[in-house]
Amino acid sequence: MPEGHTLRRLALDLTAAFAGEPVRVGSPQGRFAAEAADLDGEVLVAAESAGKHLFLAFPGERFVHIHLGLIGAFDILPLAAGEEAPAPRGAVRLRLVGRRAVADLRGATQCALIGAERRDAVLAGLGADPLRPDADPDRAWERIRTSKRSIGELLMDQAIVAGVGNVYRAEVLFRQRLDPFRPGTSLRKGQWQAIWDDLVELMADGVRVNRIDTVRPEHTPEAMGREARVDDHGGEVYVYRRTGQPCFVCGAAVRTEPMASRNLFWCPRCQRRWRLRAVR
DNA sequence: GCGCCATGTATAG
DNA sequence: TATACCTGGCGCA
Repeated sequence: MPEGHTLRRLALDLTAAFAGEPVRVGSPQGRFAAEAADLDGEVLVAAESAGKHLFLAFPGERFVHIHLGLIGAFDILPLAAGEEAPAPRGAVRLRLVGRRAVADLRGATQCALIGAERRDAVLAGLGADPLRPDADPDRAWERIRTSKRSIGELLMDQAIVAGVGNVYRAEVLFRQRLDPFRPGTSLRKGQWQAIWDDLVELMADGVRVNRIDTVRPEHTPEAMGREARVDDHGGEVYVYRRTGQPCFVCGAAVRTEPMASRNLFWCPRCQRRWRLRAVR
């Protein structure tokens, strides 16, 4: 269940494990069998990520375009020298086997063999990616400052900001003390810049530790003498999935409400309603 | 063992 | 707005 940091981590790990040498490409499940047969035995040039998209580059401007969706996973298993790859478990749509590792793709919403044109079209449709040094946050700002949609929705729009998902959305708005319901038109440039700078830092950190950690040093379990968070996500967060629990900063109960068909989480006190503050 | 939900998106209606 | 995708972790029996 990936946000942009997961895909960048995956691209780095896949490149390290397979790039530069021929790979066996297969589709044990069968749904990618014809394409896999075309690529089987070819050299994997590199794996790259953009937003939540992943591209496996093969010679001749051919790319495997992968999107994990909500439940997809691409697992990399190291192989000892001469070790056989294990039998596939479950519905493996795509399997890569190299000398040093085997990687299995399951549950992805997208797995297709495409050309450079299609790849460029996907890239062109993506907004500013905080993980890319060449990202253009000013272009995202133009979209945001002229939109009546809420900042909580805008951050999830991949055509505006690429790679941010439900966890980073909730956490960055908490860290910036911004009401998720504020329309884009109500934000000031400096507030957007602060969101962007924070995302750049948080997501780069997410790639390093392969986890979403957003809690500042002064609010860690050790610093506050509180229980560490224990769940399948692992990372320490302020509001994500903490409905009803006390905010680490002010003690108010964390709230949740659907926004853009996803559960939004926020602290009603730290992220005070912008309308109330704007009263003349 | 079963049902539910979830870091997401595309497509049908 | 609803549903397909079809995995994995959790709570509960």
